Amino acid sequence: MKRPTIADIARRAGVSKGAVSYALNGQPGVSEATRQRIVAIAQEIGFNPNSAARALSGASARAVGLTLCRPARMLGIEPFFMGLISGFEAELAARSYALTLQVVATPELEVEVYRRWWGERRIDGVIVTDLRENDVRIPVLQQLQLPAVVIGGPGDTGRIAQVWSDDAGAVTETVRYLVALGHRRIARVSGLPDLLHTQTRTKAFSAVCSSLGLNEAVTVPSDYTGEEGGRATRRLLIGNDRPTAIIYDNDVMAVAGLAVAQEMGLAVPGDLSIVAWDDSPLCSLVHPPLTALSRDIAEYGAHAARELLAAIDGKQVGNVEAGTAHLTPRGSTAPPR
Amino acid sequence: MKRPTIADIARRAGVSKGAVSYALNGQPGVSEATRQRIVAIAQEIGFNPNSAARALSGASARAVGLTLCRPARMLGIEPFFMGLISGFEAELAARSYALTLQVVATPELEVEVYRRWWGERRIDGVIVTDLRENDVRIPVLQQLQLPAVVIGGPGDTGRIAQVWSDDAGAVTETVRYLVALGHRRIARVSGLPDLLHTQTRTKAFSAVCSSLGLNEAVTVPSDYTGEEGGRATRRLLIGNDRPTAIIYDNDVMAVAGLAVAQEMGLAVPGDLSIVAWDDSPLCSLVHPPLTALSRDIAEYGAHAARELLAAIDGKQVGNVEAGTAHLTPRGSTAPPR
DNA sequence: AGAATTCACTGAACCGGATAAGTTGTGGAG
DNA sequence: CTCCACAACTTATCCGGTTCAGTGAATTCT
Repeated sequence: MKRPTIADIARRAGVSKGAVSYALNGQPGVSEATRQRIVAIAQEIGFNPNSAARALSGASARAVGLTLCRPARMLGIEPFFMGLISGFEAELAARSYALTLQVVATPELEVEVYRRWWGERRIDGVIVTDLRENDVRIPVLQQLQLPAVVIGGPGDTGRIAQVWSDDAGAVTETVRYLVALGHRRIARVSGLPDLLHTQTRTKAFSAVCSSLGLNEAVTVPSDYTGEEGGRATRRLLIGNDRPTAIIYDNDVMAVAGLAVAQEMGLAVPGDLSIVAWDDSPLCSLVHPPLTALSRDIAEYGAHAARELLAAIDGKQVGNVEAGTAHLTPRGSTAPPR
Repeated sequence: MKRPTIADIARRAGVSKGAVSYALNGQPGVSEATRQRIVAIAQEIGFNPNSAARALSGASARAVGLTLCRPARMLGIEPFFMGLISGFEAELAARSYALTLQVVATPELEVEVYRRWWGERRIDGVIVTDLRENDVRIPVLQQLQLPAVVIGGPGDTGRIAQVWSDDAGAVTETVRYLVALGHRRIARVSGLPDLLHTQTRTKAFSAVCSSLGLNEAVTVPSDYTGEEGGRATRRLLIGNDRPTAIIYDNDVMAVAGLAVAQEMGLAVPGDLSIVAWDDSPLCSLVHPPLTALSRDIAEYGAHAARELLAAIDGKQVGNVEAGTAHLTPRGSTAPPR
């Protein structure tokens, strides 16, 4: 089946290719009557502009890129990324931008993908997740002048737009809540320690704990997987001075931690309170349901997409806080016995 | 920053654009010495062919499309799709194809996306998931002659390639296993009843149950979410003749079912055995760990991607069975008390 | 009324590759 | 020694849009 082109429309309307292009793009240069006739013909024959031709002459590919840099087995379990993608899509589809996805193994490979996409003119901008300290991707994006928006800061990204949630505030709120319940030994099982938002949380956790006079506040680094989260929990719980409350950096680790506690004969929340970061349906399914730091991840993603589209349009964008988590108390937190 | 083009390479190498094109694409028409010189220059200046220009002259966009048609809140929790995507990526990246993703609300919108993509020449083929009975997408894909591979059959897809797993066999194996343990009242909480693979499982479930003389085998339709799965479980367990074993069509519903059973004071597996379809880390995290139908979802996706790439290359492809689930017994199944 | 401006459109160049058709130069067969 | 075949290129055209520089006619201004 042959795809209709503007030449076909031009022939049927009895005008030139140029006139069709002006008409379909809302440019001046054609009368309203002609425009409507052309648009009607385009509708009728089901015309869609060839994106390659468009990208070749104009500048825009009408597509944005997203690279995900986590091993496959970690991606699968984390509801976070799917939520983020849903949010992107809502915004991108509305402006008929496509989303191009690539799963890679290392940040260095991510850089290579950016370079290739840029060279191929395949995308108009990228969404950068999992910002790290001295992230290798930032200078490359600046050098290529590739529009971008960074999720997972705040960090030092120069002129590149950022969307971030106030993780420090959320940690502080959570610790205060646990202390108010009477907890004095609070631990935290963190996500990948390279990630900037992990470091932000860790610093905020240390700060609030020492300001409240809790000396035994430890953060155990982990990697978001259930296995590691369980192991970290076991390590925390075998000591004599075991914590009475643990904050986990995601829900999967929190669920694993709950399982470990129960396996060790500890009552939740009687012997151990548990708080999960990010509130997927998972948290409500287990017994007891987990107190969680909820945030609207899809809206977070949508926000990032909006910022990226603005950056692509050449608007100056800055540093936006969006989707800050708030505490949703459920059955997994209580005063310690 | 200006993107290098073959014209730049041609100038530096002192040859014509055509020669560069032949050299970089491994076509005959240039000497080996010249080819190496050209390739070296391309390397040096970091050349990537403009995908738009390539798509415009040749036929290939070097991209495939995937539409996901589930509400955002269902996408997030299901590890299945992320696993599938990881599998695609592994195969696509190796042949430097991009994956374009679109989340839509209904199959009708999916069709529109296909039409648009085709018209825009944005993609070379699509991966179709969640095959339905009399699926509206199939005739459109045939009409557009858009290379495609269908996941979730087997069904009637004409000349379009299919990759499917032997769900009927897996159901049969599971029921036989439960009967061997001594169960006589087995129920099933299914996924979306419109989907063809759900119907396949339901038919196979009825067939094996009646062949084994189990008359009370019911399937309760659900929608893959924890909430619905929990509700369906509650409905099954409040009767007098409550089942002693339930098979769930995904792991999220199985975990929710487990929670409901425990909330109702039933011991798992003593009073109720539970089997989950698809074995994400989730299944091992809960207490007791869930007996599951494991399959390598990423490999399933990789297989589909390979078939699609073959179809794009014009090879005749058919009907392939891949990634059949096998039973992984864990702590959630035992003889009934 | 005549000049200036605006409008509605046409024609052609251009984006960056792929590729068919034409042009050399070289070596071997007759 | 001539002719032919073939390798090794060059030239030109095409893909399907966008956009700029015209062009003729209608309208406005003085």
